[in-house]
Amino acid sequence: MPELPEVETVRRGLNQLTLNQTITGGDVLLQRTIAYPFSIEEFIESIKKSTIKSWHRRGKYLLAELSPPSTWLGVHLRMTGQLLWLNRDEPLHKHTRVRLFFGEEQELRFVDQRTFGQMWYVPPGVAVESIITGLAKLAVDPFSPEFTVEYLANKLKKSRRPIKTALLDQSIVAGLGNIYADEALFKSGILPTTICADLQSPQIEPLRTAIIEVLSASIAAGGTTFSNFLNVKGVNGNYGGEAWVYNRTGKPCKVCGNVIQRIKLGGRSSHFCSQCQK
DNA sequence: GGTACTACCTGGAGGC
DNA sequence: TGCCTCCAGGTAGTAC
Repeated sequence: MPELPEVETVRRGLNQLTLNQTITGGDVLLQRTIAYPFSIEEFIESIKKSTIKSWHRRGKYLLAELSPPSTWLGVHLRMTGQLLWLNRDEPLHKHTRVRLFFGEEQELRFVDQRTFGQMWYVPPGVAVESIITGLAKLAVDPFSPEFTVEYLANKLKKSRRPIKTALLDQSIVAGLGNIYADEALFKSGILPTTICADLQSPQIEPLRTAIIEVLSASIAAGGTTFSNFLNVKGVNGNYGGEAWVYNRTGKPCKVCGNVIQRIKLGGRSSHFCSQCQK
């Protein structure tokens, strides 16, 4: 599942491969992948002749800054989306949803098994947040200076939700998903069921540090291999072997040997060690 | 406003 | 072997 490290890995790859490349055409194989504009013909016509100036990331959203100025291409990979930089003669995968052509030889291909991924074209003179509405609700990025202990404490102090549920809320921490929320809670020794308002002040700083550390480690390794994540060159990440608790139900804790447990919180699986996390 | 729940969707795993 | 059911999960929408 692409979370912040995977999206960041994709962004870096795209910045290496696609800058100053001009979109010469495209093909939309699944209409609902295009969230805006509502007509796929308008999407293709709008984006044609655009040049990619740079790729940015906000939470799990990828934003391509285009030329003509003030136009943007937004991409969210959701659960199974992949952006692949390929030769145009590469055989089409059955889950190919959108193709953006760059001349006669190259294309940026959006492959998405579960079809949750989306793309937006933001026309000139329109606020990006008004088209990609999810951006308006995004919290600060974990790597930004604003992600302080005080910020996190303020966000959590009044909530009666379990901390795991809160960490998945993109209006509290942008970019965190199920995998890294479990890992960060393990590293900070906090049970996922702990009610946010019941967290003690000394627990907030280790939690903030753990969030940054697990995300940084995964980015450094090129993203996780827990799922079918591939970078833009189609290469799998390297982080999978280092998971402390995620997807290790029934296996011994790497620290104390206690059995890793799995429960459901907010409809999502949570993995934890009841010995190491209190 | 805060929280919980559901739908969206496909393919793999497991049970029979 | 084939069919069926369950599960995975990010986000938006809805209900309370």
